[in-house]
Amino acid sequence: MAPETRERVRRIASELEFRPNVMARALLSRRSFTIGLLAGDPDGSISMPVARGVAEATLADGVSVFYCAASHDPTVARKHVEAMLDKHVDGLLVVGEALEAPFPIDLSALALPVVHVLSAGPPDGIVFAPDEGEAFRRTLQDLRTAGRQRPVYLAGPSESVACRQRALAFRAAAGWDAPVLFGAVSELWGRMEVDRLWQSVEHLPDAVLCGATPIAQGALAALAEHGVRVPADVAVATFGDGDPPPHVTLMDPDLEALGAAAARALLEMIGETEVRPGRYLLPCRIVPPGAACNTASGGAVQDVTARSPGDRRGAPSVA
Amino acid sequence: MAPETRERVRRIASELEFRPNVMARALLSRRSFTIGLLAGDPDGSISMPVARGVAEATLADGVSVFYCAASHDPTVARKHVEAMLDKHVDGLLVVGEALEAPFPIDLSALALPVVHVLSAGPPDGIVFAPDEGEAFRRTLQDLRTAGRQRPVYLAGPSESVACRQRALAFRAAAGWDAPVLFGAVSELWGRMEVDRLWQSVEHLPDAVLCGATPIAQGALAALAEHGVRVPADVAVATFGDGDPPPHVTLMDPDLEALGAAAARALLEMIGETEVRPGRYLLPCRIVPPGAACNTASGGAVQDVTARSPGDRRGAPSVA
DNA sequence: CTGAAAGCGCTTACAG
DNA sequence: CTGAAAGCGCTTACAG
Repeated sequence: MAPETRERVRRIASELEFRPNVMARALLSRRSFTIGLLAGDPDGSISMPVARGVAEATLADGVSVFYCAASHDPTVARKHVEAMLDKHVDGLLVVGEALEAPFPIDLSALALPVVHVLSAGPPDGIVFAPDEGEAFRRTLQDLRTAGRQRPVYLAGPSESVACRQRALAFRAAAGWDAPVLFGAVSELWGRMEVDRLWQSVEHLPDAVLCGATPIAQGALAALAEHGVRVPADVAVATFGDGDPPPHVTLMDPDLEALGAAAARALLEMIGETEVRPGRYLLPCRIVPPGAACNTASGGAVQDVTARSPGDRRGAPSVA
Repeated sequence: MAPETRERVRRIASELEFRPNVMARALLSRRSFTIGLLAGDPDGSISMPVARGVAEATLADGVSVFYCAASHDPTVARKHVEAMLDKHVDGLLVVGEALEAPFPIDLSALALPVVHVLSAGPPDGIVFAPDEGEAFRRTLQDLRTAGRQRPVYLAGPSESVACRQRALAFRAAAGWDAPVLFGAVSELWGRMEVDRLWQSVEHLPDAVLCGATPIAQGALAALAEHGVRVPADVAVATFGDGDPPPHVTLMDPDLEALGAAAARALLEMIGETEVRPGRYLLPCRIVPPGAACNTASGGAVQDVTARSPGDRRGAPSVA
């Protein structure tokens, strides 16, 4: 075909806003160019950022995602899975709340590619999760370099598997006798607990690590009330996404990057590429206080690209 | 066909887990049995519950939803709209943050059914939103019946269109001189503000209304510190979903029911049924303190069924 | 290299 | 009432 003819066809096609019919193509290729995201977190605080990363990674390939909020309800989850199978999704992304928490329904019998995110998954499953242990180790190392020797960890509710896991990760990094306090995810609890610490303890902590941002906000308020300067006298660090409070180190599980990496693994599986089963633990972003963080997770997403399961060089640690 | 043959076919079909191929059907019917949900709230705190209601309403019809998080970014939103058009969605649900806030991109030129939720939409658009004014009127009426005459409203951040709108709705219901305080959505702000009120004001309020649950939690803490009993001395009410704090009246915009109603309207439009343009304001759920609220929004969804735009009897108020 | 035919899995309208 | 044919919009393999 003559190049100018080709160009003319292209031009007229775009003038008419011609869109090749995906259903027709799907019928032939036996692919729907669609994946399902089954969210097991009731509020979407995890699956929402994950879904953003997933969309970012799949949009260019023309793959769209069905987001299904299943919460903890197995019946709802099953209905959604049925609907997705009816729609012939090419693969499934299962998003939970904690690496150790199994998903409410068993998905191992499904005859399609499945990738788990922050969810236990079957023994031979493919699981993506943030490496919280590494985040604590790195943060505590930085703190030690800055002369901080006595960290305390405000974990949040002990009822939450995710919080307990995170507390374990802290202990593994800080030592098994490191103080961990359980309570709630709330500003008031963080404030109350730090207030109590500064009233009663003789050896005051020189670093306060928190399981979630509201706790850190409360801690900051209490420290201010006690005339403690942050970070000059006491360092504060917290797990969380979004903007950290001022003067606080953020350990960001970088859920968007996690979602993007998991989606890429799923696309590879859909494309018949073998993906080795295992737990892919991706590094968290550590944002020191005052660091310009308006680049969002852009940089980190790049990092993960270089570490996608398909690329064995510099792959993330597989537990 | 003999009934027993019919039965045998059915049985074998289900034994083989036969699923009629949606793409083939879509190719013929020129429908994809898919709708798009374009979410303009950055954190999903609105679009997430809305999406649950949407899924609930569409699942039975075999319609699935593409959830697209566009945040406030017009570029991302446009990309998602492109992807949805490529996927030939049958209709679009646009979810914003406030009735008066226009969506970042113009969608009025789209040649497919569009329904707006908590988003301004074009003049001849179809818009669904919770009736916050009515919720305030009803709550304040209940409070007056209980002898409360001096409400104060802790609005949250004045930068948020949604918070300003809500504050206007409060003033419209409580009187234009009713006290409104702006600050943040946080426990600490609620606590601080109530603390300040109880230290300085001579005519103390006898009812504290809040724009969001964390504010109410802070208010409760401050009232407790001042030895004020709730609700015996002072009534507390707040906007929010999920479980309200104890002794607090909840004004729940019932976003699931809103999503379900909007989805039904969209399905009607897709099914060629005329839906009258306008603003459909759905009543909020008012949950008095101590009311068993583990029925979630089940009841309210029923209510809305009876008020869907297709059913003109008892239709919601159209502004 | 170009162009017509066959077929993906359904549904719908039309003969028998 | 039953059964075969045509066609939805593409792609892919195959003649010309």
